[in-house]
Amino acid sequence: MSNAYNRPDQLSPELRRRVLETARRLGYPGPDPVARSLRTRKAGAVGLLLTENLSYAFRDPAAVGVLEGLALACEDAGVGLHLVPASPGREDVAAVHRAGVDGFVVYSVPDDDPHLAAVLERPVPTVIIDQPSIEGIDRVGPDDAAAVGKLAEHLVSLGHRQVGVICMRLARERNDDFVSPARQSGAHFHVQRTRLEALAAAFSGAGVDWAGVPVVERFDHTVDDGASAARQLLDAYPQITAVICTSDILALGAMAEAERRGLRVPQDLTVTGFDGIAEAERIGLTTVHQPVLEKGKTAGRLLLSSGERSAPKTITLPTELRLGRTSAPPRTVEEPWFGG
Amino acid sequence: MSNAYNRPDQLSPELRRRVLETARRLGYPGPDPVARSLRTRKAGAVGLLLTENLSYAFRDPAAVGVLEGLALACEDAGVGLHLVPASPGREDVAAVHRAGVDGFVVYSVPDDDPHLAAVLERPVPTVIIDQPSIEGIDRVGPDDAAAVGKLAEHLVSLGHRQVGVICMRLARERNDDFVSPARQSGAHFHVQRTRLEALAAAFSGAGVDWAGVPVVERFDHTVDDGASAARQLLDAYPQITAVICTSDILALGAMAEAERRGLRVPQDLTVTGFDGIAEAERIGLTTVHQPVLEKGKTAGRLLLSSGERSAPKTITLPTELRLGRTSAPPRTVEEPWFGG
DNA sequence: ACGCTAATGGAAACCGTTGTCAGATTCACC
DNA sequence: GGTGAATCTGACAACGGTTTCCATTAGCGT
Repeated sequence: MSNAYNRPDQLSPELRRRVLETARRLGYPGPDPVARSLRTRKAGAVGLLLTENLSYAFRDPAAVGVLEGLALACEDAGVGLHLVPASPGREDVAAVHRAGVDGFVVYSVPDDDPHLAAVLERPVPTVIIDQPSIEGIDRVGPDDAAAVGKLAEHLVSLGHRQVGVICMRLARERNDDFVSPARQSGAHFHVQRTRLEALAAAFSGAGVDWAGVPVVERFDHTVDDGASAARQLLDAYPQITAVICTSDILALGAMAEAERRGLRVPQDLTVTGFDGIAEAERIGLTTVHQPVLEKGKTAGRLLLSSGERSAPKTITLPTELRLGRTSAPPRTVEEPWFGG
Repeated sequence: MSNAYNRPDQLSPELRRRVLETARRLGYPGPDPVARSLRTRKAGAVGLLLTENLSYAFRDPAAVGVLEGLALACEDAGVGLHLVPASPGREDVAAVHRAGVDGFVVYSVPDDDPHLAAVLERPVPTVIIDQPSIEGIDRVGPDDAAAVGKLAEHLVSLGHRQVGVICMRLARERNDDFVSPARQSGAHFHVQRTRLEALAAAFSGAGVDWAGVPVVERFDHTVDDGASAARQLLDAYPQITAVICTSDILALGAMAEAERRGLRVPQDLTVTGFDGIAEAERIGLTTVHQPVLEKGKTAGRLLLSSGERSAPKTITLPTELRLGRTSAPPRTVEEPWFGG
């Protein structure tokens, strides 16, 4: 029977025809995929563990790009992509245990998330994206720090000394407000922490006191949140000449807020983003572009080719500073160290 | 053993602790999800059959919205979402058979796609989105036709008689060119066909000869393709006063092409879209908004609640005409019936 | 007609879990 | 000490395929 479906060459066409015909007559719907998986020890799917906040992921074009790349890699290999339902509030790790998959990709998850721990307990290969490396686990990530450095250098060379930062959430607990230094250095979202650290290093290197640079955090990742963050930032620090956002979405919001205030970008205010999403490119945002599609694809391929390898791999993808029409010298040149 | 993991209340905490501790010591990774699925006859996942062209889906914010809604519904129910790898060229229906899922959602698939047929053969509940209804199958869809009618009416009342249309692909075979009437009426993508038919009906009703209205098709669904379609359209029919696009993405491209030509929107050219994606709203595009998130959510809930019902359901979601800053009366009023 | 080989069909083991059920053990209480 | 309830243990039969292995048969040469 099994042969009739899976190995047409192993039996006579006549018998095969008869078997299939009888099967149809009896209303047999074809081999059960679950039973097949059990026997063959192949689920034919890879699991994707996303942020515990799903909408967060789907609203961010950068995340969607990763998803697309991963889906493409899976499609190439003919395996399914299983989105694990990681519920926000409850620590519903059961979903991770219940997922019938041959491996996991973990993306955009805080490093203290119990779901991540549950994934690592499963006896299947795992690839993590944009996370701090974990002993023995494959990893794909951009060289964020390098690009951030170039961005900061760009702003410094333009003459900006009074800057403000808008970033995405740094931990699982909501904090729609200014960020303390402690929270910055203890951030559980690796990407955000890396970017902030790189900014701090670059500006400190240029003689700017990083402790004096205001950083505003937003839990949700929407254009509106970017706008409200910019409002909060500019209300408290009107002397700021450049708003650095850790994502393009937030930067779009900052642009909107600038317009609302009658500030011209870039003449009155410089705004920069991160990620290099299509819409940003369309409006000429100065940003750091990273190959999100490649990131997903690479992770997928890495996962699907594991088993052939033994030593865990780390792949670093290139990022690129893209100068747009939203960055220019500050509106007035102030004394470098004492402005305010 | 099973009890220790699944029914903590059936045995003493002490025993449970001991069992789990022993399990860990022996390196037991927890119950195998596949075997569990086989036994319980619940896969804990729903399958999603998307277009055979994955990038197509991920690049379209409207599709992503549906995906998000569906994912949210799944998350609520604690089940996974399994993206079925429907390979473009090859008729790799096997992936549908291999998917261990409790049901399927079918979205944006041409009505003659073999994957769709394969899904219908599987003995699990199915919900289809934006497709012509199929006997005995649940369905979720917008009342596209009504909204399209209102959009056409809006353009007619503004005075537009010389219009052109840019639409997404109508069949699985590529045709990046003008569309013949036969191809229009025989379109395999239900949504596109419905929209074209509704436009035809509305404009015919206003005395415009639909056979004389140029329709340009694009296989890929990108802003650039929208631009190239607009170029092709306006090169051949410079007298056109309004470009009607069957998606916002295409409309964004048409806007870009208009700008490239030095045409002011809406003074020189009216451009309209479809779907109501966020970016369209941001730039004030006149479009038809449909609740994409709700569409996905509804489909998910419908699927997950099936089994409780017997009669198949059809749910129609409301759409809404949103007037933006991209539609205005034509640049010159020409004689209604003989222009050109 | 006989023996050997190759092809083919069918039976049985196995994948790892859950659910059931009978029997053993413990414990409290009369 | 006996009884009953509560708890624990162990065995075993599905679930529905795949795979291995063996027996049968067909084909062929001598």
